[in-house]
Amino acid sequence: MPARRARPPADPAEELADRLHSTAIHLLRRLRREDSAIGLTAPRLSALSVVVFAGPLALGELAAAEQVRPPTMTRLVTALEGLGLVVRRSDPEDGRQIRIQATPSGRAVLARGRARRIEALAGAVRALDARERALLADATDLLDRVIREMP
Amino acid sequence: MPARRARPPADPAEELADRLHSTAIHLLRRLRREDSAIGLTAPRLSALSVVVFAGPLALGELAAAEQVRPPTMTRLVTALEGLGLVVRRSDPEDGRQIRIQATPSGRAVLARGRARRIEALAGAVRALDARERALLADATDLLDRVIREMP
DNA sequence: CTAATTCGTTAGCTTCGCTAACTATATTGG
DNA sequence: CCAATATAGTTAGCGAAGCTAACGAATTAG
Repeated sequence: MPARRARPPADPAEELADRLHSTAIHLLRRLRREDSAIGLTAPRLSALSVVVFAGPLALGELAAAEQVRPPTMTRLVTALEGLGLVVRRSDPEDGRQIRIQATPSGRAVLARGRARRIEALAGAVRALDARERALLADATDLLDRVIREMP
Repeated sequence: MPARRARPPADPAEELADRLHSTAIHLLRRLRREDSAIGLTAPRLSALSVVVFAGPLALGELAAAEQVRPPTMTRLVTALEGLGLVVRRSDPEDGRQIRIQATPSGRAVLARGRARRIEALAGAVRALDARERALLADATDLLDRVIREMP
């Protein structure tokens, strides 16, 4: 939602929460427009990134890391597998679990330009000065912590 | 995705962009879980907020403000209208346009506790100290500007 | 050895986002 | 003044993400 705000809410915490919410929505909507370039949606890209950097892991672990329910992650992994970016392997120690692992192609997609979707934002970020980038980095750290500690 | 990052990407701008992206995804996913409490999804709440604070406006204007295509906004407005939070009125000056206006109920929903969805985040934000809140506020301002100026 | 738990999947639902195509109203040009 | 064009909103139809509920397979407990 736009910055115009006739009369701000009484509670500054609610005001800030509202703006964080809006900004997150608008950022993702803007980035969604880049999707067609690489063919990876936001949730898929995010999940692939975890698999690439956090090594092989079970579907449940991946779902927990991404804060999503298992059926949702099943569908994401199936899609990534269909794109050849990830493989399912059975866990030799526990027949119920699967090990999800990135393929060379999956690593390449992430490495090569960090995916178009992010490129658009990275370009905009590059135009900022060092102080502004530091501000965003600190805020992201803080917000990540806040999110994880939410009840 | 989690904070663990085996080897950070070469470009700091890409690294930051990637983290902003992830954080936005995780914030919205976490807030989505509060939806059932009030029955307002993120896009609906965001649109309602604009209508309440930016007065009556045309569908196209609302779509532009929310950075969404007109058909998407048509569906959002129809949903909000069905919930009695908003009304469509015909524009007396231009028969093609409609004026979208919040109902007292719509204002009340937004006013009363700022909607549950936001409440969860507001509670977490309330636990921060003033310096941390200022950091988030500044970062949000900056990021909003960055998003709007993206090509 | 049965019973209970855990893991992943399937099925089915809602919502959001888009493009393409349509209707209705306004505007403009010959 | 009327035909042609442009603009505003809607409808139809698609793909994707999220959820819960229910289920099969494998493991652990009693």
